[in-house]
Amino acid sequence: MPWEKQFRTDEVLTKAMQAFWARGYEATSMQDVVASMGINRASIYATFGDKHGLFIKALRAYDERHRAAFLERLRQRHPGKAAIVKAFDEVIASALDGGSRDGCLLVNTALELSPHDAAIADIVSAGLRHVEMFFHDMIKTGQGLGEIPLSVDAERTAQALLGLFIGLRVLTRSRPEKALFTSIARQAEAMLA
Amino acid sequence: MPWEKQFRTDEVLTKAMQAFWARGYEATSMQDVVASMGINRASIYATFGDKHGLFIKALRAYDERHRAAFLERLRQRHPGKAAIVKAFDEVIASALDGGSRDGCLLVNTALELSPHDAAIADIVSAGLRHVEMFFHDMIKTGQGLGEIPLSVDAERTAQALLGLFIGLRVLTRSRPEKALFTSIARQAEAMLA
DNA sequence: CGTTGTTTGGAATGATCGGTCAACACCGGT
DNA sequence: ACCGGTGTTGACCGATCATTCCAAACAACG
Repeated sequence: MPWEKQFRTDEVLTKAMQAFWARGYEATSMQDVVASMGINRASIYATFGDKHGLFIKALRAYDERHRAAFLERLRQRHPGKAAIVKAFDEVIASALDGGSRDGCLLVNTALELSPHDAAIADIVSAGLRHVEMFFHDMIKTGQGLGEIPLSVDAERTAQALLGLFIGLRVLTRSRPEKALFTSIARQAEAMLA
Repeated sequence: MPWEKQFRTDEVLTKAMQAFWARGYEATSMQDVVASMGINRASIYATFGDKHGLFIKALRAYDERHRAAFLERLRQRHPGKAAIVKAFDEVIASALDGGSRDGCLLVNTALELSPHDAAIADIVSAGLRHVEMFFHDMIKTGQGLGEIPLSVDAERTAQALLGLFIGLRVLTRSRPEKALFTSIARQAEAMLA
């Protein structure tokens, strides 16, 4: 076994993910990716395959390290109603504070590539379904704790919350206005009463 | 003044709009646009300027002919609560019937280009604001007609409806499931009671 | 019927696209 | 010390990108 890799695979994959996250798949050239990742062009192809393969790996990495980690943290720290409210509040806070206008890579990709690429559509669809399941579980948990009335339909409300959450993600990228975000967050909370 | 144009400007612009609508700005090459519009390459540049200029004109055309026309029709035929409900229902119906997965060009563009292109962001932002104003006006109208309780906050609810509406548009492109759409439409209606 | 100004097709522009290659650098085993 | 194989490298590929140019085709006017 001669010689190991000179770079950390997950580290450079994160760089690629950030590049795609900021600009989208089509608008990000391999030249951009090479510059972002900081390793040689051919090393990228050797390690991750072509652009499409690299994007899929980057998308999976986002799904694990951002979407899944984000939801899991909320699930453990504030199980029940607060997890849902916090989900909206934290997205809003990061959009207003840092001014990061990248939104959510899953949502961005849903619009750009899902209709034309089945493999990517599967990853996006599964990611969004996990968000929906998160809302569903937290509603059920909240009902068990007595925070959320039993009259709330967990399935339907989770689906509506998903719609509202995605809408919020789009607006953080196109109309970053605090009043807009506040109205959406309040509506999300109102759905749980 | 010898010779008039051989093509109808607004007619070929519609073709360009449809091309961008289906695939997005970056993924649509000028080659694709030339094929879609059916006129000569040089005529496109002479009439509409470069790709960016053409896209802006196509986006404006969408805003007038689809977004504005759609809302105006609803406003006149079903003023009040029904206009809002119909807005959601018609989007859902067209997504399920024709199976058109193009969504809304304004929303698609909001994600793809708004963060990186100020001129385009302005058009998108204005279009979305008109949708919000439509919801706002129809809530007020519905309250005047006694269809919607006065306890509903017109401004905040209009903003939340915008978020939900955008979420619906994203989901029609990435997870076209009837149950999802129904939950969102019901939630929209519930916000008005 | 020729002049005039526009549209047209097609070819050609340089730049950039995604992707590949042979040569070199490096290490563990012998 | 040397070899087998892997990682790295920068140069390089044809294809496609947006855009421009040119000469032929054309319709209205004098």
